[in-house]
This record gives sequence, C-alpha cells and structure tokens, in this order.
Amino acid sequence: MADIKKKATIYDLSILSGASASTVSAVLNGSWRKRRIKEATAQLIQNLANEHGYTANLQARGLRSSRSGLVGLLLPVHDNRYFSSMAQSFEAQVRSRGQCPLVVSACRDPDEERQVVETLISYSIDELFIAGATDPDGVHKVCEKAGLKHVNIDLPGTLAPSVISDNYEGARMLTQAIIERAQEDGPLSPDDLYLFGGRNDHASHERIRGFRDVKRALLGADPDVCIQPTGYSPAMTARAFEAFYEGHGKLPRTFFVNSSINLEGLMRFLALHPHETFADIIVGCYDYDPFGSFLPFPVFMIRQDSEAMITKGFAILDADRGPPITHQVRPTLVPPRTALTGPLDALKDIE
Amino acid sequence: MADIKKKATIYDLSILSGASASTVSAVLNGSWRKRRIKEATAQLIQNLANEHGYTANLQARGLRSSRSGLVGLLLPVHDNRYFSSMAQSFEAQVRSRGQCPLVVSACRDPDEERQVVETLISYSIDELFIAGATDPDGVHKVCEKAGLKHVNIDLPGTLAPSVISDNYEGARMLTQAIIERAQEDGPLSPDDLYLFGGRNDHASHERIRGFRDVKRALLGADPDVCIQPTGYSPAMTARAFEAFYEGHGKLPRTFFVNSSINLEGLMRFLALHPHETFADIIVGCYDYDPFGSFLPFPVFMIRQDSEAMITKGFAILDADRGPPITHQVRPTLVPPRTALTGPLDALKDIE
DNA sequence: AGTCATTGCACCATCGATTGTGCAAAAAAG
DNA sequence: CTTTTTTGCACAATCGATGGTGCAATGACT
Repeated sequence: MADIKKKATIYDLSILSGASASTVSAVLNGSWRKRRIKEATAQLIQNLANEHGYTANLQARGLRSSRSGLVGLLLPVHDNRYFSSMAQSFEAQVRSRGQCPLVVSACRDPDEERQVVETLISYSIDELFIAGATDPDGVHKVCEKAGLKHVNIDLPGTLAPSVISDNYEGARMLTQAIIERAQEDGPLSPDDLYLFGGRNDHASHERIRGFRDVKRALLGADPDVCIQPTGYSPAMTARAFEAFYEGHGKLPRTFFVNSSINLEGLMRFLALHPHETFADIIVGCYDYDPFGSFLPFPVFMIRQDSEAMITKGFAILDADRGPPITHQVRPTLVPPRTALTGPLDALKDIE
Repeated sequence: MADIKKKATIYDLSILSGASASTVSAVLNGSWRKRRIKEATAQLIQNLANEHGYTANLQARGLRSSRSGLVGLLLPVHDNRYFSSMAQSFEAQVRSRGQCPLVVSACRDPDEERQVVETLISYSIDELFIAGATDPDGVHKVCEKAGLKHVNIDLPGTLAPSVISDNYEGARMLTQAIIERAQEDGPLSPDDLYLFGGRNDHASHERIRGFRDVKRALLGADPDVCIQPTGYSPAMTARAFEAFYEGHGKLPRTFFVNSSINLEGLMRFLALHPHETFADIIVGCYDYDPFGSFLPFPVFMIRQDSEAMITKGFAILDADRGPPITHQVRPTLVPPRTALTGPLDALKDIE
C-alpha cells in the first residue's frame, strides 16, 4: 500500500507478479510484443506497475543500453533573450521526442566548453547541440572521440554540420533599414554610421561584411574607423561608446549593434548620460528583445529563428552523419516598437 | 595511443596497470587513502588514466551509489530575464560544488511540473530547486515519495522549506517610488494608480497587499477596481490594458506591473498605439530587465536577488531537513534608466 | 502417435562503477 | 625466531535494467 520508502524495481514487480524480471522489463519498456509475452501477463504487470508507481531507473537503463535519453544543449549564457528562447524551443522539441533536455552554459570559454562537454559525455548523453561555441572544432573533437552525435548552432564549425543564422543577409537587411530610416531625417554621411560589437567569430565577420557591403552601396564609402568590434561584453561595449562620446561629444547618428549583449553595453552608457542628448539616434541590433524594441529611439532588430535552427539541427542528427555542411536559416527584420509573441505564449494560464 | 573508439573503463586500466578494478576505482574516485593504496600504485594508475583520457561513467557510478551528481532546477520558463538569470546563478553554484546542473521548465502547468520532476527522479538527481511552481506542494509529495531533498524558490510551499523574495516589502518600495515620482508631476488621485498582472499565488497576494497598503497610506483610498490581476501572460495583460484604454481613452497615469512577463503585455499594447499618447505614464515593474529600465517613460523596477535565493537554498539543503519555514530575501528597488551588471559580466572576453 | 513449429517465458551475462570483507606479505613486537 | 599488527590489495556482491539464448508446453500437421 504505502510504498513510502524506496522506488519499486523490476525485481519487486517480478516477485509480485510471479513473472521473471526480464519479462517485467520487456513489458515495461514496450518490447513485450517482440518478446512474445502474453497480453494477459503484460496487463497484469502493467497494473502492478501503476499501482506501485513504478518508474524505470534511467541510470540503470542508460548503463545497460549506453544511451541515456538525455540531449544536451551547450550555450554561452542563459541570461539573454536569444539564448533563453533557444533553450525554450530546444526543451519543447526534446520533450516531444520523449527525451530529456540538458541545457548548460560555458561562458564562451573554450576550456570550459570542452570540459562541460566531457561531463555531459560522462552522463552518456545521446546527442549534443553546440550553440554559440567559441571553439566548435575543439568541442567536435571531444564529441568525436566519444562517438557523440552533434551539430553546431549559431556559430559554425568546420568539422561538423552546422545550422546558423544567415548573418550576411540579416546584416544587410538591418543595415539597409537603419540607413533608410536615418535618411528620413536628412542626408547620412558615412561617418554617421557605425558598427559596435562582435569579435573574431564567423557570425561577426558575416555581419560586418553585410554591413559594409550595404553601407558602401548606399552611402558610397565605408571607412574602417566605423567598425568597432568590442567583443561580446556589455562592459567593453559601453567603453567603446564612451570613447566615441569623449571624442565627438555625441554618439554616431546611426549604428549597428552586433547583439543584444552589446546592446546592454549601450544601456550602460545611456545610464551615465542624460537621455535628451541622444534623442535622435537610430539603432540596429542583431538580436531581438521585446523591451529593446521599445527604447526611446528607433531600434530595428533582427529576430533569429532559433526554433527553426533547432528543428533543422534535429533533422541533421536524424539523417545521421551528414557532411559538415553549414545550413543557413533566414532571420527576420523587426521594425521598432514591435512586440513579437514567443515561447511564453504557449504557457497555460488559467484564471 | 589512439583510443579513438570506446571510452576507457576501470577494467581497461586494471589490465594496463596490473591492479584490480577495485583498486583502480578507489584511486580514481579519491578514496584510495582510505583504502590504504600505496602512493606509487595510485600515481601509476593516475598517469595511465590521464594518458588514456579516462573519465568515469557517471551512470554506472550513479547506479551503484544511487546518487547522480545532478542537481535540478525546475523553472516555469527559461525565456525571461528573471528566470534565466536564476538559471545562470544556479549553474555557477552547482558547478562550484562539483555537481552538474539540470535546468528544466514546466510552463506553469501543475501536471507537467509533477511529470517533469518524476523524470528527474528517474535520473536519480540528488537535489531539486523548485522555482516558481504553480503547485509546490504537489511537487513536494512526488519528491517526498522518492526521498529527494528539495526547496521551493520564489513561490513558497507549505510542506518544504522555501526561499522567496520579500514580496510585500518589495511591493511597498516599488509602490512608494512610483507614487512619489508621479506626485512630482502633480497631485495623484487613487484612480490614477493601478496594478496589473499576477494571479492567485502567494507572490501576487503579497505584492498586491503591499501595493494596497502603501497606496491607502499615501493616497488615502484604494478602490478595488484598480487591481487587475491578469494572470502571467503577455496576451492577457495586453488585453487588460486595452480594456482600460477603451474605457478611458488613456492608460492610468501610474501603474504597478506584477512581473516582467506582464510588462511584455504592456509592450504589446504599446505596439498598437502611438507612443505620444502615453508619454507621461509612470510604471513600476516587479522584476528587473535591463532594457525594460530604459523605456521611454520612467520604469521603476524591483530586482530580485536570485543569486542570494539559490545560495540560501543550498544552505537549507545542506542543513538537511529543516522545518518547512519560509525565508525571505530582500529585493532592491532599481530606479529608471539603470543598467545593472549581472551574470554576463563573469564572461571571459578576450580581445 | 510422432514430428515440427509456435508460443510464452525464465535464465544469465552484462553495462561500469562502489564497497564490505578477507587474506597474503611485510613490519613491528616480544 | 615466533606472534601480532599493519599494510596493500584482490575478490565478489551489488545497483536496476536489457537482450541473447534455450527450453517446456501447446497446437498443427502428416
């Protein structure tokens, strides 16, 4: 009656039912038809299992079958709308496949990335999504050695299949949008359009390339000084804005910010200066954040389709051993003052 | 040399070293001094282990010892700055204790909450943090039955120890702040101050209580109509704003929003209306979001100290079997246009 | 009735680690 | 040179599930 103490095992049910443990196992993991177990026996065992609240010990199962039902997602950080919404979609998709999501972050530190993945491997995870890794190929080697299937998301590697945002196209759309918007307020000179943020990774390169191509095409010139890669840190980005401000007494009229993390750097800068001074800036941000979209100046954003990337990632893993091709997913341009719906809207909310 | 295929086990090392598997095990899990293994033997085995890149199979270890090294955090959603930054702190703390974080969300659905926890239990997780659960006591029973240590975070239960934000005090601070700020623009009547969001949970109750107490004290009255619980959904919140707007041709001059999720509802409303109409609203939001803090109207925010909550949670679990007391952690009032540093700042960012 | 196929299930080794127990060899004590 | 103690390690059971193999009972068929 009151099984308050330990969890029931197949052995307990074996005794209760009079069947052998292997029969119980077969019944409870669904392979009983294959094993020609009588329907009546199966029923009996199922009932006992329900009655006693049996749930399989997944560590034992994993040990035996060397699969765990765990699927990993390696993130740079949680605390950011892009990655947290990726985590949200990831979780939903993993669950719908009957597996268990394992989301971890590694702070963009290549050593930590590898070490975290080692840990995941120790738990015999079945598949791994490597999102925004600083060193995807280093992680690849670790996975390879353990025979772990994996895909890169967001930042591509050269050794494993990758699914990334179409950064070049996204940057072009975004750049064009902010230029056109800025030109509504009067002619825009090349010196009025900057780019802040990003570092030496594929996404930044492509975004910068898109930015420069469009800028050159529309404004006729593209001085190097207008490109300010600051890394992915709010503090560094704030410093870059501050430096510009020191030199010019204002911010550039228009600028492209490489990610919402860099956009936080802008907030830090703004916090130190009266808002009125910058009432007329036009900003493009390569990432979408629902509050970022309503700042007191026009912010054009790029919404990356992390859900589609995850879906594509699973397709690749299911197709088993694709070549290390990079697939691009088209992002969308989000005009200022736009509140998109997201994973939150799937929440049940009674009352 | 090239162990490209399978992972090394203690048996492999046993053969290589000439020692028994149990000796290898003892050496590699650190219990070798206790087992009086010669230092030289230990060294030999350690070297072999490094050389062959040995890592323990944590499923096997977990099976044997019925501990997994996994610590769970159950969240309502990932996609939100409050919870994602909680996940970030949680991860850091779990890692620093040499365990592996397992963060999952259950969409505020009581059934899903219980089911997700069942799954975690099947992986023999060692401890569980239940954050923002709709039905903490239901989850408690599931844990109890499995002998799983757990604490409630953010929303308290009656059966297990809880660590929550001091919602009453936080709401008082926030309410007072927005009232005072609004009064700078002229006298504030009770009808000018509303509360939106929240539902039938402990946090909402306390926040509403704090709101009403301060409102009554400072404005002399506190009509029921000014309290608009909309649940935790952007869509419902947007609808409430819309309804008010329909009726009054404007938004309330000042209002308290129950959470950043509800604040997203305000964004949805704003997206449909020209900004100029609401240039003079004053908002308080019980949650902190770095972009929310820079919206085009004053937004006072409450920053809940999720890091401290997690720390306290571990303290409780370590103290083993405390009574089901609820501990409150004091949040901080964040004035408008404030960019706080967060877990992101711990990121390594070379270059 | 005798042979053969089918059904239904039990047995047992196995996954990789942990841990209580026992026993030689070496060291200390007498 | 015994006896006792300590040191250093091997053995084997165990955690809970899986899946290959084998065997008895039943039914089908000649």
